Amino acid sequence: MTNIDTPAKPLDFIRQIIAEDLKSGKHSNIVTRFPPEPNGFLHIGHAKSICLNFGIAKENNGVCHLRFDDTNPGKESTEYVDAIQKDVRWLGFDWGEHLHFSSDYFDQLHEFAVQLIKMGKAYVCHLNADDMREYRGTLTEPGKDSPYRDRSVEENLALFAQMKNGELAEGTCSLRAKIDMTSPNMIMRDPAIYRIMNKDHHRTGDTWCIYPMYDFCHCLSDMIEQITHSICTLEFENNRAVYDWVLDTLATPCRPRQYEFARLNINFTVMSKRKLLQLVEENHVDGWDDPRMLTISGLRRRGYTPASIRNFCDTIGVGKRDSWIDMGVLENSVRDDLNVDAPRVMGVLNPLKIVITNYPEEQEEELEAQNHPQNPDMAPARFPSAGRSMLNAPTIWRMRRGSFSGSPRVGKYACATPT
RNA sequence: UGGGGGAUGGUCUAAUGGCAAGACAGCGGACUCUGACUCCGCUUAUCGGGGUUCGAAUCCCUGUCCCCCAGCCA
Repeated sequence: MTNIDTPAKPLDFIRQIIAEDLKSGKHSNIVTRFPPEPNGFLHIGHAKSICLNFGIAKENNGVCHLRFDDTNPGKESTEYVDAIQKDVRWLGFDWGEHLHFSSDYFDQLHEFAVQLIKMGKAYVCHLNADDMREYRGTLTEPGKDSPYRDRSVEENLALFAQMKNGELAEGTCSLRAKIDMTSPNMIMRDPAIYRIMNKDHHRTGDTWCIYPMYDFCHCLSDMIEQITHSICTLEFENNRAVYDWVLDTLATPCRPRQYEFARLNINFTVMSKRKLLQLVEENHVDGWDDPRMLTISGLRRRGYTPASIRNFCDTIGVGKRDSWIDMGVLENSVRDDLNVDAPRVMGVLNPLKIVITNYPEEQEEELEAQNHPQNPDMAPARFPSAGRSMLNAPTIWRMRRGSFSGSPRVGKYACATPT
């Protein structure tokens, strides 16, 4: 039931698009996905994406898939797969039956690649990495067609089969989409869609020695899973052209759309997986869950609650402009959440022994104080008091300097009886 | 420089041609046996220049600045 006095929170631009798609009948059910590559632990930036994707699904009675984008066996491992699942669950989200892996689709992806070759829309290119870069041109100069661009369908089919069968060495060639080497969008200059990698995959073992590239794999995985709204970060805006090209060229029955939002940045901290990995590998930190890092596991170890992280993601919003959030906003979200029901504890950080001379020498009593100003139901705090006690040193110092406002009150000082 | 995006207080986000709003930070005050919390009050913004309009953050033109793309990474 909606309270008429409290207008609903305005929808961000992605939720607006989804609301319109629902209203127009373009979609009747919403399917999103969170697609991490299992090459590291999740961090607070991923939490933003998780809250967005799972949140949207939940709000619209849809589903959100957890899909591991595992197309680069050189960097991925099951350790990360497990850690990521644990963190998403801990954050409070559930993918139900929809735990997927891009590697589940390797057969279908291979079929689509063959189909592209048969359509004359993909070719095996023997340019090495350096030459390919040379041929690609620059931001201001168009690229040149690869000398292998016009190979026959039969030749391409045979060559691609050789790639698949492990008859060609890593790096000797790649399968490329035949798009447009003069496109002003660099990504459209015949992007590689399959490369040879003689590496065991954490799930498929040594079944494959060719692996699909992101631009080819992601859109088709979305299509296979019937994703309606494929939400990613801004740096993939240029890639959307390839995303659309692949699905349009293959004329797939399902047509997901990609939307991009600004990734989360937090001042004075590192967020990139590459840098976090470096901190871990070079032992600058205690591991992925070092509380000094903004990984989900680090935040958990530091005492953050799932609700505080969800509230934080809700607070910062979703937009398209590059933004840098103050660390204080994150910290505020835990304090806010913890303040509600966290029991209070008294401690003396810099104890200074004192003797209260007009207090009976042997007397000792237990004082009681309200534990929570806004929650009187919470059990009261009890602490001992005696003639010989501990005072918090900075308190004394401040008292001497007279920086306390008003006159000192008995209860103002943190006291503790030495044992 | 070609292309793709973006510009609202110190920071983030609203306002979708009709009173520039909220959160965080900051400042002042109240309350306090947590310098916390809570409460009250305050400061601070539409990138610049033109135009359309009764009316522009919003629409048009123009300029400036910022981000992304030249991996067989994602």
